[in-house]
Amino acid sequence: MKILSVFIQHAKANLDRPFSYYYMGDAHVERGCRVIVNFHHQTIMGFVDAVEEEDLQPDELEAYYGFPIAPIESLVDERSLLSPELLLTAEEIAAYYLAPKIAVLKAMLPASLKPAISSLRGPKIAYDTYVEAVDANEEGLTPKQMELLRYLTKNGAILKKEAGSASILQALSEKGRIRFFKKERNRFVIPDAAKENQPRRLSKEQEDAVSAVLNSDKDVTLIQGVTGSGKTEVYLKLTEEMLARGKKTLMLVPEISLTPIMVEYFSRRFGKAIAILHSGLTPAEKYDEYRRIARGEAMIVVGARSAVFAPLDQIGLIVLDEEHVESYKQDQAPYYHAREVAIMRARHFQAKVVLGSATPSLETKARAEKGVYGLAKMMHRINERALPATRIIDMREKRSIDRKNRGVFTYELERQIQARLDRREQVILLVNRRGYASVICPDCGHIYTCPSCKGNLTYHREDEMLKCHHCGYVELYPKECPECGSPRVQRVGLGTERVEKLLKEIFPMARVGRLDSDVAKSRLNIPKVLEAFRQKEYDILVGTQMVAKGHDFPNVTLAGLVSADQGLAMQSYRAAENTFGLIAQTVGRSGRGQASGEAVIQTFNPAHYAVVFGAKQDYEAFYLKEMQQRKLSQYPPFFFLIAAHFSAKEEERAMEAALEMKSDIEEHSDDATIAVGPLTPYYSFVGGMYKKTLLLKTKKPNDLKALLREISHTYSGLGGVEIVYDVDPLDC
DNA sequence: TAGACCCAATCC
DNA sequence: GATTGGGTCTAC
Repeated sequence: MKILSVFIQHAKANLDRPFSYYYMGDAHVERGCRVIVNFHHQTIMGFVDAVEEEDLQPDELEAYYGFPIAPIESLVDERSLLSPELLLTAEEIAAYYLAPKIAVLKAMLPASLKPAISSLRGPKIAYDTYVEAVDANEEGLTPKQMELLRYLTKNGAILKKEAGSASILQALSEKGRIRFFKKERNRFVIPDAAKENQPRRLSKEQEDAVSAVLNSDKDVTLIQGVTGSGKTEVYLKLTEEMLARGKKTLMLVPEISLTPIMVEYFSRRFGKAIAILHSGLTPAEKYDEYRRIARGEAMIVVGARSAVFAPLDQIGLIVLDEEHVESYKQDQAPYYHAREVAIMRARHFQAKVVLGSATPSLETKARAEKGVYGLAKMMHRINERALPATRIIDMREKRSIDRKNRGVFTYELERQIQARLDRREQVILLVNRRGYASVICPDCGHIYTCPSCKGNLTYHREDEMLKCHHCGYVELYPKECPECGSPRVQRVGLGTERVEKLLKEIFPMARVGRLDSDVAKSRLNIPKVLEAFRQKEYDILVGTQMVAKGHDFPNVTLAGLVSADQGLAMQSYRAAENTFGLIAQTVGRSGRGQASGEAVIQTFNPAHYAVVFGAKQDYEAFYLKEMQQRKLSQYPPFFFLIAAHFSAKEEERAMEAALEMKSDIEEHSDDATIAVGPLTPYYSFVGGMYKKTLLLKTKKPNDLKALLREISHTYSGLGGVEIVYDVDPLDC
């Protein structure tokens, strides 16, 4: 018999260990197969982690192992779902991110292959039935039958449904002249793109970047290239180089909306050997693409975050474009970051990782500066066009604000938009929709922050209080500004819809388009809106960061950021970094065509370094300043973060467990780790469970993880407290 | 004192 | 995640 070590489908910390089952049959089973098992009186899916041959009978098992062992109910897969390399990657992710192994596997696999009983109800492989000739002998055939047989003999296999009359097919089949066979059908087809005849000549800078990647002794290279410097061409050249070596390329983009354009670049250059993998595909399409890649039919895979798990072998290159974008981080367990997974996988293949960005994340930039990563800079725009002239508009100047529009637009921005409308040029307006209703003083720009942890305070309507989601601090809604004594307090929080509505009021003749995550709920809308804007069906496009990335609109001569403060007011250690990035992106959208561009940044904080350096596109200055801040406040890249999320039915239970962990850590980690909290998260009561978070800052992440692995079961066992870890969180 | 209800321990 | 079984509460 075979003894199988099986991980159970439930992704919970206390079930994150193998359970043993036996299998008496003759069929092949290996690590990586799914099996159906009875686990605690229920039929569920399991994932085989190990197989061992034992010369035992079922009735001997209990005596031998010390606990009873049940047989599996049935086998699901004949072969491992994952390559040894991906199985290893799963192990590494589970270890690095302190995540249940089954959670990692679920994140890696498409719906139909996930280790969950529901996967059996996922899309099935689709087949087409074909017909082909097997015997050209025409004896005893009617003329009609003869006609079809001759056609098939000459042309080879065709689709059965295109072969005409069913009775003729039936007759020919019965006489043994033709046969039917099934072939898998791909439900996803990449749109055709005209093939480029010859690759473009690279600029000196592009050449240098290519050779920096190829000739570096480092596995990872940061390509820090200003917008318009031609990074994509570098990715293409590197891919070409890898293809020449028989190696495959994994090309990651931060958002689904950016895949079509990237796919177009790649298919123009390399033709058909491309697959797409992202959550915008239907489950069936995704399943087909996944298997197509696994069969080795794709040399290049383009996709968003989850595409980092593409079942590619022979990987030579993994590219993360716009490396700094937060969507590369998964926002639920196993909370992985595609960059770290890419680096793990590249190591398995001795492949190169390229991180591309105009404004790299501080972590990446710091590693490049330290020489952990290679660094290639591309400082010139390909068309040598100067960066747009950028204006910071101070919204504290009351007379500059158009009060009719509730203070959303300044006269300056209105004037600039009007000028573009008059000249039939286009405008992009960015609204940072992810900001919450935070509170600032409209007279001096003071942002209300928490006195104990420096987090930004959030206005709560139900009890008219300002609260810190970080540490639970509360204060009364202020009557006057503590900085300048102004009696006015302003709640900041405007979404794209509101801006769109106001624009239509101010410029009744303008055609206004909107693109944000609501519009993008239907994925088809994204290319639709972008294409309509490109075709000048809109004069103004309002949107979130989504419109700020990667797209090239030659007719846009004005880019505006409606409020830079929303980003700054975000309660996150990355608030300044995100704001800087958003401003830099905004400025980069303007003036990409013939006419030169301008950019307008509206803000209550015109002197904030993120705003000043963002408007100047001075990344290096921002980097130095922000590094100082991070060092002072003990955040990455100087400290590693792990957020321990506690949840329990009673608030005190979660609190107690968090406090207990805090004291244990302070006791055991000889000052290498600082525990902040317990904090009350923004959503502090979800699904009947109270949430608390302990933020751990450490210099020795591996020691801390080892400690957490050792001690965390002691709290979760106690009183039904559940702990989930977010390693390297972005939002603390 | 049977049945309802709750909770947490356990799962191979 | 879901079942089980032991404990307690409750109504007759």
